[in-house]
Amino acid sequence: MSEATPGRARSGAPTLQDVAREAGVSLATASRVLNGTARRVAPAFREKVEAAAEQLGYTANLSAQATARGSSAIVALLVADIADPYFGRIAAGVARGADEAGLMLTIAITERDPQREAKLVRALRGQRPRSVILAASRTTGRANEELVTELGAYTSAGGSVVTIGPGGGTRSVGVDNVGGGRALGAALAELGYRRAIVVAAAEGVRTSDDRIAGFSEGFGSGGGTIDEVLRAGFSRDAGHDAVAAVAERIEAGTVVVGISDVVAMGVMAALRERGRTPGDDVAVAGFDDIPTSHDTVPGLTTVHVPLEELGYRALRSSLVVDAVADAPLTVEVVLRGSTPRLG
Amino acid sequence: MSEATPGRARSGAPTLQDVAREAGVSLATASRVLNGTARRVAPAFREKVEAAAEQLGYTANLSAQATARGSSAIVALLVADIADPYFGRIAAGVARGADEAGLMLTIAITERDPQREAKLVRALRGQRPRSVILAASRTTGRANEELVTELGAYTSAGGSVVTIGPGGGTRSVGVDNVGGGRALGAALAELGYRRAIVVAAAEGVRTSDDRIAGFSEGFGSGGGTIDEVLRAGFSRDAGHDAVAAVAERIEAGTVVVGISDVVAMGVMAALRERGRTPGDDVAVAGFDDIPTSHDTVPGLTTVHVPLEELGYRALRSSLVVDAVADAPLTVEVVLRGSTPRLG
DNA sequence: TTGTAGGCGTTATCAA
DNA sequence: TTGATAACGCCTACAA
Repeated sequence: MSEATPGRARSGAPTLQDVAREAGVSLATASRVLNGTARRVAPAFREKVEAAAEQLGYTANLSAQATARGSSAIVALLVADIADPYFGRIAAGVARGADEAGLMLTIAITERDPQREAKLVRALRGQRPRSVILAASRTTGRANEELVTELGAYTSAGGSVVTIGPGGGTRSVGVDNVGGGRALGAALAELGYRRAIVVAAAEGVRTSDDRIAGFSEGFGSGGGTIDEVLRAGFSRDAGHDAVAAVAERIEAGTVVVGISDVVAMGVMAALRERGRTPGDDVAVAGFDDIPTSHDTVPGLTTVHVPLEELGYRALRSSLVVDAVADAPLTVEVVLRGSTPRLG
Repeated sequence: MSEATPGRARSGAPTLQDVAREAGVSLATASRVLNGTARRVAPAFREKVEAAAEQLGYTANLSAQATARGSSAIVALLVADIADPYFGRIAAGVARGADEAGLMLTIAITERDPQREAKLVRALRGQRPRSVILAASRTTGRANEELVTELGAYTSAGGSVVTIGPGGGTRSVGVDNVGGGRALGAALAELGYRRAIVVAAAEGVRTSDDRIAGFSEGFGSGGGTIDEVLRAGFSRDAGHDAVAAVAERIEAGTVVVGISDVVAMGVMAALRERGRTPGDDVAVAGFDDIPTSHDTVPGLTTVHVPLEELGYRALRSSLVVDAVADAPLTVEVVLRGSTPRLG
């Protein structure tokens, strides 16, 4: 009556012990055939162990494995908003890379809150992930010292950090935002545009700043000038609200440039609500080339950014020891109906 | 010379031992103040421990914690494609719920491959997550027995599974696809439409089947008939390609219903390429109400599905023991420009 | 080739 | 209230 429960009514998943017992071998042998690197197990034993594992539905306890090995098979990804197609596609690339490398992916959402960002990195650290990938747009300046501290603690404990976009101090993979902005500016100037309104994120957000800087340069040397830089954010609603206020006084022949396609979508919606017709009496351009930009009517002129590839590269880069600084991914302008040739 | 390395040049993150030593207390005490539930530690000791932890940048090793406690603070999410806004929004809801509950979220991508699905559940099991949430559209029938086996092994080991959508055997949260389809059908019939072409997924995919069944019922009792059901899939390209082949012979006054908004976007693109104008000489409707449907021109008539809420509820439901079967979330028809009143 | 045993970082039981 | 100490599930010298 006081015997241990036989079989595995014991609750919880079967352990390596269970498998070993079932197969009639030692723990070590079972470990070797199931999870070990050593090939040195007699076929007969090997088979018995495999059969037992199969029959019990055994799966190695990764937590136990991690504590024993001293390293986990996890990578962590931090994104601002997983519902945003921008981050969704990056995440897809990261996930693909993780899968290829046989790693689990844990994900955390910052909701664009720098406070949360630091907190989440700390929480993530608890998993002792092989690497963490930061895809939440960080600010320069500011008191993101907490973040830096957490990151420092993590890296000095052997962790590897890769930032997507301009990485303040960490390894990073990024796209050539300045170059993309410049190319977009040049292309629009070439189409005949001379005046632009930019709907951007707050000053200090590198991605935004770089795109503006590039655009300003390219547009300027083509003879155009930026009338105004509206400070909004990266969301559809931010773009919408920023433009709603000024829609009426936008002159024909002006191009409104969203800092991202998502923003540009909001811009177009706001313009339409005010009776303007994008691609007709006002031009609109974006940045990123999310799928929607292709399907919308008129098509949105934008700068194609290989987001999935970006995520994939970040993951790969995070797994290698020597920081071979990849060249930033090149981007290219995609002209569509939202910016018809002028005149 | 043979002493243990002093301080913490030891590599790796600081351990609870390090903290305890630094604070001059026992391991047990340090554990109690940092991770334990027990309030019973003298303030003086408590402070010393907290200071030491802070100074060392200590974070509990979740793996070790999990093996010791016998349970992890992880939930796993399985989605078909994280770049798809449909799954992205669900994931956002799940992530929010996980965050609220203080759980880490690990995510895996099935790429719509049933084979992978089973394999991934098995891999996920290794984490011994508190619960796993399935958002990859499962097929009925078919040899998804492997999946069922894995799921069985997981649940019988104490795990909890929640399926989003029709859950074959598992607990599930879902939307009323039949009701939504019915309402959409009725609304279109009321607008004067009498003929419809449905672009759906393969037969056997419950979400698709339910939506079609509901639509057929609602549209039929309004006097309409379904001319044809095209078998495509859930992607934009599937919708595009399916319709591209038949675009020319679609008569005016016909409404093309995509099984999801993403599909409907592809449908509209294909129609345009063939010289048709959605919302003018052909009507289009979708299902889900993703943000794009609102911003596109003409707006896409669709059935609003609260995806984020769905993910959130799935997470919550997965954490509670007694299966209080929530009523399926109600959905509602949103009429937009893509289906103008006929005649 | 196989098994024994000690260790990984925590938790939790039980004395003190 | 505090501190040894035995688990937890697994890996890996080391010995057999």
